[in-house]
Amino acid sequence: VSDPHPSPAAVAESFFAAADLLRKHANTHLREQGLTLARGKTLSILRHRGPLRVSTLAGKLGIASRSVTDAVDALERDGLAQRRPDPDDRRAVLVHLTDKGRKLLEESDAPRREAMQRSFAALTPAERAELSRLLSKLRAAALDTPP
Amino acid sequence: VSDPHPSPAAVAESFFAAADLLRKHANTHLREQGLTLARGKTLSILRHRGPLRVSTLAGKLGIASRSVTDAVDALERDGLAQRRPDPDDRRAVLVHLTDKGRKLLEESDAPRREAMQRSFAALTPAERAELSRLLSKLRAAALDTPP
DNA sequence: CGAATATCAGTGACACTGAAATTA
DNA sequence: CTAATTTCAGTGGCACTGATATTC
Repeated sequence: VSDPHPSPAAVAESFFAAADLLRKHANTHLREQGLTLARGKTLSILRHRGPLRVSTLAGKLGIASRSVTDAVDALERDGLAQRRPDPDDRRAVLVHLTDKGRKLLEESDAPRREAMQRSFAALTPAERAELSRLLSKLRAAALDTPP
Repeated sequence: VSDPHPSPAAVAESFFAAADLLRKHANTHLREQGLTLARGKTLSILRHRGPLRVSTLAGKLGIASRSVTDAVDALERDGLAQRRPDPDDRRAVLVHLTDKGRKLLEESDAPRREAMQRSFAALTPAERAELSRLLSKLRAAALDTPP
């Protein structure tokens, strides 16, 4: 069975190991659709929040604005997103999801859910709920304790 | 409170979000010691397993041999590891941890544990045990279901 | 004027595949 | 000869800081 009193460091280690593994799985499945986790996340945010400024997008993604410039460059190169001037502020651009991007996102949704379903199917619904609860607790604590 | 029936996709999302955040925290603290997660993990494996071949190290790290070459290059450049010929197989090299590497690893251990302590302190010992159990279940399932 | 916005320039850490050299 | 081991060459994804032009 498991250690009844795992140290924080030990839990952290399991946590990162599991995250790496699941991420690798998710990435594999996404890659078949021509996506990556970061790209998928960006497109997904754009779908849910509509056209966004680079800086807003950076905030949602938790990365620097400069990095978003590169990311949007790549998405634009592949025709998945498009920059358009913000009509209300000539300093800003709004990043739009293109039809192609929207379509790709929809097509990748089912396989992505399937992949996650496979990985998380090992847990019972109750365990998933408990995991979810623990994760949000962790996340809140981490946000409360800036590095 | 939380959703009593989170979908696998939703749990996956929280999972990756939490992992990103914790990783960022851990990285910040490690960086103060001149380390990164990947470098720390490599050194840690070398400490526990002794001198290893590049291919063995690649297996433990879960990455391609070629990537280990680069990683060891960097560690060797910083004097934390050292390549030596394998006396039993002239094709192979053994990657050794240097005294400097060992020392750095020891010095970084306390702050790393502290950082994880801070993050995971939000969970009770029972919750940590439960999380640990769920993680190993997830990990086992993922290993059983190759992408 | 100072503040906000996005981009340019340069860099770093980390991973990959495929081909080559050496040795078992 | 075949297989194993490591390295070389080239590339890709993703992120960073600092400086700059434009606009609010």
